[in-house]
Amino acid sequence: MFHGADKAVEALLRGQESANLLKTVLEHRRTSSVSIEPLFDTLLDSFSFAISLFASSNTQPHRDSSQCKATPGTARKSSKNNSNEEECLEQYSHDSPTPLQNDGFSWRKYGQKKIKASSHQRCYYRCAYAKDRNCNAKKREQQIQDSPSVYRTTYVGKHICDVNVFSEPDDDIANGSKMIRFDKMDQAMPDSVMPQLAPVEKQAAIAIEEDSDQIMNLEFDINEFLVDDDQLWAYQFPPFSPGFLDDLSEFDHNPFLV
DNA sequence: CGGATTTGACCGCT
DNA sequence: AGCGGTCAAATCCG
Repeated sequence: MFHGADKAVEALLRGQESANLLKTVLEHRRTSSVSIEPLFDTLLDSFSFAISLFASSNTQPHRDSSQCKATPGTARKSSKNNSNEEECLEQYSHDSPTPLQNDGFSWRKYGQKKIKASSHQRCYYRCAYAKDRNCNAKKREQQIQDSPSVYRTTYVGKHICDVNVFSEPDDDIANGSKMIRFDKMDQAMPDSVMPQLAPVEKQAAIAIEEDSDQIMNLEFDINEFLVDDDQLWAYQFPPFSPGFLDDLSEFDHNPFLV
């Protein structure tokens, strides 16, 4: 298994969970006001994230053949030609029907350009911690096809900030606990996929329904904001949008109360 | 007001 | 010369 395989599996499970929910929602569509879009989003994001993890493993299915040549287009790279290591930047691409919103990293856009071969613009992103942590990971995102839309995300370089981003010694963490920086997470994860940030009152309302394990998994205490690095990713694919479970109560058979 | 995004200019490569 | 990638000033936004 490659690094992150467990996360990929869990993302796929999350996608499966969303698919099942989607089925339930569609079956009750006449009587339900539940929005299916968040479920689609979660489903797509889960699969996209899992695929991206697989793609970044050693057996990268979409890995560009150009991965070990000098990276094209690195204009001001005179200082980058010093090592073969940097010429052999990790590079792989991933196609998805929607822009990959939650790939587990925080990105900062630094450019956008019209590409001759395409009618769509290409967006350039670098790791949000590029300066702070000397991370050289970048990605390019471009719509390569219309109807159905296909977005190609090309990752270049490796994150050196992914695992240690919250546990660097210079972080304001001196007591052994690890803190999620929600200011950064918010920008990487839209509200639509961050139901765990719903008000505590709402979470309590969810938990009060039942004491089943699944429900309890949706409940969180403020202390759960202090998580291990490996737990952090789990916050990227929350099951549902805020209020979704409330709406589900319309169903005679709530899939979460089995 | 500080951080993020936009966008035109610039640069190196082919 | 044309292209793609990056820079950086301007602008936006919370």
